[in-house]
Amino acid sequence: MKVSREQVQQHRERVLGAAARLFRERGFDGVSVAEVMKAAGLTHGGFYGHFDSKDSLIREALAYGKTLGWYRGADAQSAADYADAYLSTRHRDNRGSGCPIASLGPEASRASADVRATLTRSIRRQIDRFSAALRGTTPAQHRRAAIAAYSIMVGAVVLARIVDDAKLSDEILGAARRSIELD
Amino acid sequence: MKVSREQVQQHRERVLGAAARLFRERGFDGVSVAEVMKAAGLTHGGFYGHFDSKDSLIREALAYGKTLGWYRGADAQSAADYADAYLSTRHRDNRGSGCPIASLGPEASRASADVRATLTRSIRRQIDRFSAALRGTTPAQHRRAAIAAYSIMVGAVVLARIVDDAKLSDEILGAARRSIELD
DNA sequence: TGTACATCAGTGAACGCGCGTTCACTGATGTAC
DNA sequence: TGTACATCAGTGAACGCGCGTTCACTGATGTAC
Repeated sequence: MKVSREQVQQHRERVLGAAARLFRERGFDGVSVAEVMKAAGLTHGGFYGHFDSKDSLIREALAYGKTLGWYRGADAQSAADYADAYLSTRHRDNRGSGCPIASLGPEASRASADVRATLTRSIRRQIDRFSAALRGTTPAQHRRAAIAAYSIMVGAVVLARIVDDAKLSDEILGAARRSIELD
Repeated sequence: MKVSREQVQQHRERVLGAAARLFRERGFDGVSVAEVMKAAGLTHGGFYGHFDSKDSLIREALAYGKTLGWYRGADAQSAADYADAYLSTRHRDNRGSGCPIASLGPEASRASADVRATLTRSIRRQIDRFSAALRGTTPAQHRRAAIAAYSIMVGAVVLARIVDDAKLSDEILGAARRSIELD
């Protein structure tokens, strides 16, 4: 049946929120359109009233995801607080609300040009933010340290999530936290 | 038709080699059993004579992959040479023969316990090797630096592959190379 | 403000397709004599 | 060493299944009067 305009907008956002969470938890291929719709409390048939295709949902969900979970408000945090949150066990154990690069990076690099462009913009912004917060005597050094810090963060979370030994996984996060030259 | 015993062994290795390459290029879900068999010069029906299931192929291909490409002989290289090769544009541009953690990490962390165990063993070995080669006054510092170096390597390659701007991608690899405290 | 009706968001059955997997068959291999 | 036959690796058609996507239908919304 038809539904009010506010309902339509609310349904669309529920679909995006469910997609953002599920894709990060299980990967793009691990989640069906029907599952996303069910998680949003709707039936699968209505999907194409909101989106052109699954690929289009992927693109929008990646952009929308940044407004969710611990990720939200990250721009307001200091770089050091952000890095600590990123390298926390909480982030490692909650893919659904975490960094899409750490949970979907390699899949995203094989995805459409649009998806890559969205993520490239977000990577560039991250590097710029870190540049401003890091030690180093020249701007070039700041930038190099920012890239290194961001690489450590992404790599450590990827490794910590693969490892099946909790002690080693915690050790990886801890070592990465102490290795980032900021504070 | 039947085939000689040596042929059987050779076919099995061709299937593993094709799987190791294709999975890293396109992800586990991006490659069908039929495509792997075709790449090995066989037809899909024969697959189950060699392997129990696709999941079993994934497990064996990950272990087999380490004997392929620039990756082969990496144990013999110095840690510094290994890091340079890892952070090269050649590695970034050739997923098929590269590090499975960088091309399949997040997918692998969602995979079966067997797959995670295989990769955990290889991560542990990598950390130990780097520990022996890095600066630091105490063994604990060695180990911390090794984990940081490995995290930078994985993170930088993941980021460099997502980014759709060649200049930024090269910059990420270069900054990571210069940030690893070895040589 | 109340009524009549056009609109259209959501429903659920149905579509074609490619997937992982199975199986009857083929014919070269390798063994028994 | 040569012949007869059992074995079994590989072939390709077929299977059920879940996927992304389409569509006729429903009934509440929102507009025209």
